[in-house]
Amino acid sequence: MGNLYRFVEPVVLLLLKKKGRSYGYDLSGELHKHALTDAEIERAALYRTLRQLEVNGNVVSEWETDDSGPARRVYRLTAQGERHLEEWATVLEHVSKSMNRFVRDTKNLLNGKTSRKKARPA
Amino acid sequence: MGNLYRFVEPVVLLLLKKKGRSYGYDLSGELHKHALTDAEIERAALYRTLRQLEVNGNVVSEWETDDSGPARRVYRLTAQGERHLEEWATVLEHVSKSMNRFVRDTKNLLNGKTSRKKARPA
DNA sequence: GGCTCTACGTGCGATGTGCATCTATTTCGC
DNA sequence: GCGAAATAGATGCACATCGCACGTAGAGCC
Repeated sequence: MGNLYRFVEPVVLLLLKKKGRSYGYDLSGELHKHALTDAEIERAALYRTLRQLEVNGNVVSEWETDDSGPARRVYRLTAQGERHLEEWATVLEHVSKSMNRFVRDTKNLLNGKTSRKKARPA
Repeated sequence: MGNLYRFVEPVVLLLLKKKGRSYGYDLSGELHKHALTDAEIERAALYRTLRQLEVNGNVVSEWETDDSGPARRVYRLTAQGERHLEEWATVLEHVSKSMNRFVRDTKNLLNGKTSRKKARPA
């Protein structure tokens, strides 16, 4: 898995795939809707993640000055970025299953269950 | 959630609950069976996590010199540690669901699906 | 002209991580 | 009986990461 980045990276990749193209300030308003934890995602973390994704060739950016307001650095996924998103999905699918197992095991232990399933008593 | 510790903390709590009492070197051999990611869990991280758990009152330890071999620092959960484990289960259940949603969304996007479900073509 | 909103960042101290290393005791091979 | 390996716990340090604060700048508003 390498680094966690508080799972900012995969969410950014997904959002970029979904929107086609976008920029930091815009993404920051939608990140929480797809976030994997309820921890707030810092703007600083977002900007740094985007730059890192570009350094690694997963996205490319260009300045957009046409519209109103300050210039925007607009990002879009590269082909490699799409593969990277797919890899994240594979990894997170695996982690999700592990977490489910953890939750099941924990609940069984804390409720003092044996291995058989049984309806909860009133 | 606070800190992630590469998810060492919750796994240690679960193992301690399961085994009743144990010590670092013993736990290190079983951690990978319950680990949430396939990243190797460093011994250093384990020892430091155990100490941190004790500082926060989630476990208590005592030296055991009776048996063969070098002295062992044997840990067991406190009542607070059990609650902490339960909290972890709640958090991870939530994260697991978020990850599942992420995986579903990603696969739909990458396969170019619309919203309807459909059997895979051969 | 000043205030607010949009937009992109950086600086820096605090914390966390990985790798290597250290100490000490016991057991095993021979 | 002696050295090697296993058991057991822990630290040192360089480096990465994180959160918070701060900095810069253009556009629109009144």
